[in-house]
Amino acid sequence: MNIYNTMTQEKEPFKARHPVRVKLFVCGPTVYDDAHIGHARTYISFDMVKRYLEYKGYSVFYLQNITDIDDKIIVRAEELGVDPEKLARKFEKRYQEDMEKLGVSGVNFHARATEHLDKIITQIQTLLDKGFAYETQKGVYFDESQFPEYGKLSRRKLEDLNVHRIQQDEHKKNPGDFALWKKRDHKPLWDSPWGPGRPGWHIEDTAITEEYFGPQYDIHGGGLDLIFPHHEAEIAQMESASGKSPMVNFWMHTGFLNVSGEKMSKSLGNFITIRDLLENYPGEVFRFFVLSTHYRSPIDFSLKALEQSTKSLERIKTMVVKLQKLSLKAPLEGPDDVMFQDILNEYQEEFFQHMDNDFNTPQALAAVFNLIRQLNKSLENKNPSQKTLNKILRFFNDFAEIMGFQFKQIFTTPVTNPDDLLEIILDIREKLRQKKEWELSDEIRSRLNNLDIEIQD
RNA sequence: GCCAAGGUAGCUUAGAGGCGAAGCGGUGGACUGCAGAUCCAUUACACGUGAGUUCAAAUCUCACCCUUGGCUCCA
Repeated sequence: MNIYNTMTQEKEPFKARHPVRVKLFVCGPTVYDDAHIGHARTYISFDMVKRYLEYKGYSVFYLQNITDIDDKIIVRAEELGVDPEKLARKFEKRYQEDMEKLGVSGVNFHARATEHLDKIITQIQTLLDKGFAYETQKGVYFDESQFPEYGKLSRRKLEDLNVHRIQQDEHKKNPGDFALWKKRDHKPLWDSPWGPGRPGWHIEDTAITEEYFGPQYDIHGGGLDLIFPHHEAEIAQMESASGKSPMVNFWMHTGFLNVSGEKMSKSLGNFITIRDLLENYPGEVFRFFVLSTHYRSPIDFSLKALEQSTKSLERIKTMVVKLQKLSLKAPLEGPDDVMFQDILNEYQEEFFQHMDNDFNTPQALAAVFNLIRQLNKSLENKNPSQKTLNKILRFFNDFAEIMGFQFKQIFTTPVTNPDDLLEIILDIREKLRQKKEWELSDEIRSRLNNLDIEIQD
């Protein structure tokens, strides 16, 4: 299995640090507002990655942070006149609900920044002790000049960095030095050896990953926009603190989601939250939409594209229902089995080849559609046995499991309301009786009788 | 300016030296009491432009055009 590594800009054979265990960390949301469909794209993608790694036999520990202390939260809380912690908890809960509806279930543990202050402080202290950080009257800063490899992920040189967009802080040694600890005199704040304040943005992730994974682990993921400066800062912090390199073996980044060709932003008025989306479309459809583009490519959101996804997904489900129905009454063995087995083998193999190639879900989906077409063609005049049908269904189950679709329930979902059904039957029987179709109306009565439903005319 | 991702059929997406690919859509058939599902054909001269390398280029090289994003808030 190959995975594209942002660090090397190449697909590399995936090898976990442990024979069967994989440690996966993905940057989580800042919970100051509802998550948008760009977040959904990223988290669906990594959910698929986790599912596929597990299918390949790995035991994956998928860890995600929740940024529940941050300027945006503080500002929003002040605007609304509410407690920042309550605000963060509220949007964290809404985030979890959104993820559930999208079928994103792979995260094993969510770590809140505010619950890891001890670890954050310890890590900052280590950086100070080793000379990678310094204290000013405003806070504690990472000293970029002590980490010459800064920029290795984003391929930037320190001297190229255009820093005049941010306000200069004359207390910092270099303009690019970033805050590890920000001193504050009003809430929310936490005690630290450098006085009360709160952690900088980048430090929570490395504190959390060190806590659960140690200084080195397998995969770190996030959106493309986090490469610089966030992930660059994480590398600088962790590799300096531990003296071990690399912090992670594989850096994976998801492409952006655009809306009708433009970046999604509040000012453009094309900002779509997951909740807005789910009012009109099932999570599964959005999931299909996301997975029909490669995770690293930009994806363009539009209602038309969602309609297409709805129909494409329908085609797959139709096939699964067809196979399930056939398998109920198929013979145990048959002469056409070899042929169906060959079809299955061919496209199944193709499917996994594409998944092994840096999670190429669009190509893997194409293999599934090819399988469907071949099966439909063959089913016109050939009959597979139950055994073969079940093998095919098993593949579709694996497929659903990897992609996070819910095909299994197609047959087990109970009919909405039996009384409604009965009413339809009785209405039709009444019409038959009016037409004096006694034979059919009697058949309905007797068959309902067999089900212990008695009709009294 | 620097960094990055792109431009592939009507639309949405894969591919990355040699079989013109998947879905959706359009058109015409087959099947069908009607509808749906499905199948076949077609849409089809698919690869931004111009050169170059090669027996062979959508794919490699160079130049250029266009789109989007990032450059210390960002999934």
